[in-house]
Amino acid sequence: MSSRNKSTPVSSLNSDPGHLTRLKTLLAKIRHFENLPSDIREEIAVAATLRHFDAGQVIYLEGEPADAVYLLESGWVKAVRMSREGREQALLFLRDGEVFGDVAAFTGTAYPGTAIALEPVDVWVIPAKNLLDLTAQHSELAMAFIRHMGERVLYYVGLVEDIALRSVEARLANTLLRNAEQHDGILIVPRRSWTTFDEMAVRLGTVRDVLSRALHNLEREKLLEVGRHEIILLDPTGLEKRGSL
Amino acid sequence: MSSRNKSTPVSSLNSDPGHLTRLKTLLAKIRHFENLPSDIREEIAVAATLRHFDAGQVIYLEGEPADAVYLLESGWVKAVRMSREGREQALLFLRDGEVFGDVAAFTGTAYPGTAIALEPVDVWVIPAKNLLDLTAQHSELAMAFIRHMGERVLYYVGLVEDIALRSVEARLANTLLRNAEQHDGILIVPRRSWTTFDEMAVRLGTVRDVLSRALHNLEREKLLEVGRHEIILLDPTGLEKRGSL
DNA sequence: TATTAGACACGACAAAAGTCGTATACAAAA
DNA sequence: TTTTGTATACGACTTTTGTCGTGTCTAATA
Repeated sequence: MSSRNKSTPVSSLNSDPGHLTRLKTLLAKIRHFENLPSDIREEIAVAATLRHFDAGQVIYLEGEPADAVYLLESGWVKAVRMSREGREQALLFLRDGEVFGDVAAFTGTAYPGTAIALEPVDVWVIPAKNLLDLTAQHSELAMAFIRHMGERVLYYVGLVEDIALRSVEARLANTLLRNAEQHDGILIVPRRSWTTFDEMAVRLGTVRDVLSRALHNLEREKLLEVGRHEIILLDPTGLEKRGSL
Repeated sequence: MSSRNKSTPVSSLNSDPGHLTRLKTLLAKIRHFENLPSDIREEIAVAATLRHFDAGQVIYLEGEPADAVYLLESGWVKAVRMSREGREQALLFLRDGEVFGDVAAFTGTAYPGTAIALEPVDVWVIPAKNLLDLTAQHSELAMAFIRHMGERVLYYVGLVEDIALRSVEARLANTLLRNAEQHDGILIVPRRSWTTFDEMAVRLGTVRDVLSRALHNLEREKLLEVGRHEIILLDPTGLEKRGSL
């Protein structure tokens, strides 16, 4: 599935006025970067290039030198780590308005995981060199990245706790609750085309069979209902209880 | 064991000249902070207070608002996360020259884990407010923290991979190799007074019994030898093989 | 020297997670 | 409509991890 064909450079004409305003608009929607002064946003914008990736394409590979930082404009991306035996562990699921690739760029190392587009995706690519310079110059930008990376650390601490201390069932219950949306008063987790059991298993750090069992256990106990296009959370309170086991 | 008695404020006379040079010397030894200009180091130093903790004392608790950042001058500290059932997962083991508590201070949240002194410890305490101000003012300091937090993220990614994808035996082999020291041409992992099987188990995210089994398996296969005061790695190459299983 | 608390060994067992083979259902493509 | 590939179901089984009870050793202390 995951191929590494060349992505389509949609817009590399950095001076194009539409390009600039489009990226500045995106920056205004990104957590920690919303309040950057206009001139800094502009400097970022001129360094950035828009690229498109299709579903399944690799944006960057684990181990590659991190020479770019990515701003996700639309679509979902996952970052995964693979073991030698081929098992996958999801590190992050990213949606529009999220930044990735920054950590390795700032530490000057290789990307710690592989980034794969889960669906057609538009990303802005900023060369690491440019971003490092800008960050060293503008303390607002530096503080934004400090906060951003701080949140990443907190997220990973949570992930460690989840994997180390909780059962698959508990992790599943938590993940479902976190991704639920209100629809007509009931909680629903929408299933996108790429939300297969395999992907969900990777997300929880397990394999399909185990995930399937856990899901059907919860279904048997009337805590939820698995549909083809969504998972209906029948008993959020009950699920929350399971989440801490 | 872990009590929360008041720590001894050893030196709070910030203008004491010995105080200043002592902390500036420490800063010069801390990764990412070695090359800070003298005036910045001085500004940090005047805000800092030296404190002492005895073995087992809690430096801060998970969930407490993060209003200070710590620089570890001597001794070992661990940061752990506890589940409701009382199981512990180690997040970090920290030694002299390491910084901790910074992430939560910068994100303005609560500490994600509990910090406990494993032996008598001297730490410099910097109020979060002061450090935040200094970081916003001095881009060198900001970049230092960006790099520091970046390394933390990379560390946690590794920890996630370890816990999710590797067996206890593999994690054990890796941890031993990472903590080994050369003595007379042989690799030895020294056992400090607090390096009990229980602590080692927490470090690997498991329980004593399981750790004990793994250790004796490796011993039976002549890969290592468990002594009272050290673990001798007889076959580093063999251990490395185990480390990826 | 006698006592005691903590660290560790060991075997039996239980539970969770992972593996495998095979069967079925469905959707997209031919 | 038929074909084909992918997603999922399901039961049997293995391995790994976690739990429990009991017993031994040792170092510190009385």
